[in-house]
This record gives sequence, structure tokens and C-alpha cells, in this order.
Amino acid sequence: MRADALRNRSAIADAALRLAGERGEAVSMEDIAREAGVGVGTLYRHFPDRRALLEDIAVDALRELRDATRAEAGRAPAWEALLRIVDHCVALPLSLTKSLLTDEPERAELPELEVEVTSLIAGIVADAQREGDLRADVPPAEAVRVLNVAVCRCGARADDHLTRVVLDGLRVPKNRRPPVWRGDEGRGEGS
Amino acid sequence: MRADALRNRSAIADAALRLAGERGEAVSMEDIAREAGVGVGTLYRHFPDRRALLEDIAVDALRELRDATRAEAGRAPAWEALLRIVDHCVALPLSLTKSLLTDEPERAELPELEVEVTSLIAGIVADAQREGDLRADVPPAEAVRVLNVAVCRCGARADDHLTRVVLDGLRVPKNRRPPVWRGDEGRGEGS
DNA sequence: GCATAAGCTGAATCGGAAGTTCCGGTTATT
DNA sequence: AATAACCGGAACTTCCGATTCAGCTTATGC
Repeated sequence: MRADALRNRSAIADAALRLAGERGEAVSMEDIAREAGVGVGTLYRHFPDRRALLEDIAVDALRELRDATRAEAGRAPAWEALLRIVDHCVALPLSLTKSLLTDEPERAELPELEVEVTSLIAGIVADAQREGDLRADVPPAEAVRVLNVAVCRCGARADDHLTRVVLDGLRVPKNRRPPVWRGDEGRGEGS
Repeated sequence: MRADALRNRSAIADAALRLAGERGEAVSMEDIAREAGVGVGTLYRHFPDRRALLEDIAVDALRELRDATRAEAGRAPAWEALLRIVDHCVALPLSLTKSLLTDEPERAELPELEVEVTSLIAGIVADAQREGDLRADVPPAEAVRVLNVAVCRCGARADDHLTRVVLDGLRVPKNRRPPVWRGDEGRGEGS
């Protein structure tokens, strides 16, 4: 395979991942092409069709997340592990995966990976609860849902202020760091 | 106006609000019609076009939210007021409003209402912080964003467990109720 | 009960957006 | 320099959903 073709392929994958991450599965081939800095035709040189392209990047991303999660499983404190996983998740369009899963994907790995990752994370959540860092009144599955919301919908990092707040909701009070912010600027935006 | 026409109009508005709430602005006229139990043609008897229909219901919903918010502003404890507002928000497709706002809406009230509601809520948030119920290290605008995420993206109520967790992230620790849940069922679902 | 204006339905129409193809031009590689 | 891979992007094809409209139904007033 020619060097430039290789470069393009990964540019396409990157672009697709980025766009799918922020706009969901509804990314047009043209948008991906533009973002990757190539022509549409090039997408079809590397992937048979749109769905294949999307599933391909979803599989790659999920594999990566699974590996990262496996590496974190068992490490203590579990809470810290969870934070690192959240960072990993940012790059992954879970929402994309979700919608791909709903219309029976071509790739059987997709649902398998999804299940595995979910249960790995739920396990870590349970550990964090056992260790007393995560509030115990939230079932692991629900905690995972909260994480999902925090990550997917806000597109945030573990060190982002907003995500931090959401994560703090999951935490037991004693471990919270003390408030630092003061003042009342910023009334606009949001809703 | 004939009685059945009136009935249909409100059925349409309800249906549109419901669907827009769960699927965002991308609701087809046909879906709305089906949900309302009428033919597509009927939509066009009541509204000139799709955009007008959407803006109409958005304005109605925002007006309602504004009134509810005004009524809550100033009431203490502000934290409780916030919870009641969250409940009101559930019915409102804020995401819809958002996207309508991005392509210069026909109705000038839309952006006006949005600004007013946002600043009202930010004010209540500031009150709650002053009263010591809401953590002070989160700027009001950001707190509003968190509320938005909790409400819009989860479609949850203030008494829903998940929303509760997110809201707790905004709260100062001392006011938290003690954990109650125990066990570790539920490992699947989510991600 | 009837006349009739107001309403309603849903198939047909129309337009546009997005996926896919393909051919002339470009470029890495030997 | 020769050539097999590649690339770009205009053109074509599909498909989906907004909108229209001709024919039928039903409140409403008498």
C-alpha cells in the first residue's frame, strides 16, 4: 500500500471519529471527506460504503476502550481508574456505537465489545463503591449511565469542570475537594 | 372554530412537543401526524409549515417555563425552587429550542424568552449558592448547563434516581441525604 | 333532518440532501 | 521515465420527507 494512501486512510478514520463523536451517527460522507482533507471518492477507495466505514471506526474505538478498561480493572483506587477511563471515553463516539447497534450491525464484534466494556466498567464501579469512594446508593448500571451522559453528551474530560461536577454527584461526600470558586459572573448562555 | 378542529390542534401540539422532546428537532410531519392521530393534511390546516409548527410549540413551552420560573424566583429555599423548575423543564424540548434558535427564527420571542429564562434560572442558582445549598465553586451559567444536561439528555424528573445523582453533584455535601441502596445487581445496559 | 361550510384524509407531487460511481488527472515507486 | 496506485470532485441515483389537493366526512345552525 502506498504511503500516501496509508496516511489518507488514517486521516479519514480520525476525521470520522471526531465528527461522529460530536454529531452522532448522522455524519455525511462529504463532511468526513472535507474534515479529512480528501475527496469523497477516496473514502470509497478505503471503505465499501458508509456503514462499513462507521462500523470500522466504531470497532477500532471500542477495542481500544476495552483494552484500556481491562488495564484499569483491578487497579486501586478504583475511583482513579474510573477517572482515567472517562478520559479514554471522550475519544469514543459511544452514541455512534449505540445507533449502529440498533440496526443489526454487519460486524458481530460490535455488540460483543459493547457488552464486555459495559460489564468491565460496572465491575470497576462496584469496586469503587466497595472502597468507599463512590456512593453506594447508586446501582453500578446506573452509575455507568451517569458516566455515559457526562462523557457523551458533554464531550468533556475528567478534568473539565462540568464533568467534574457530575462525577462528584457519584462520589461520597467525604472525598470531595473543598469549593474554590466565588463570584457571580456568567448569567447568559446555557439553559 | 369547530370543536373537533380545536381538539385536533391541541392534539397536534401535544404530539409535536412529546416527539420533539425525545427526538430533537428532526421530527417529520408524518410522525407528528401519526402520533396525534390525524392525517398530515391536518397539520397544514393549522400551521403554515413545519417551521411555524415547531416554533409555535417552542414559544408556548418557553412561555410556560418562563412563567413557572418567575413564580419560583425569590422563593426560599432556592434549592427546592430549582428542583421544581427541573420538573417543569422535562416537558420542554430545550434541545428543540436550541436548534430553532440557531437558524434565525421567524418569531423574535424565541431568543428573547430563552435569554429571560436562562437569566432567571441563573439568578435562582446564585440564590441557592448564597443560601449554602448549592456548591459555590460552580458558576451559575455552568450549573445551568449541568441542569440542562440532566434534564434534556436524560429526560428525567427531579425525583428520578439518575437526575438526583447529577443534582447532588451540584449540592454542598452537608445537605446530602445518606446512602440507602446496597447490593450489586445490574451490570448490563448502559455503557 | 338537512344544507353547507369547515374539516379531514392520504396518495401524489416535488425538491433537495446525501450516498455512490467513475473518468480524467496526479503521484509514489522502481 | 514508466506505470500502477491513487486522488478529486462533478454527475448520477436514491431516498426521504415537506407540501399540496381533490374527494370525502362531519359539526353546526336552522
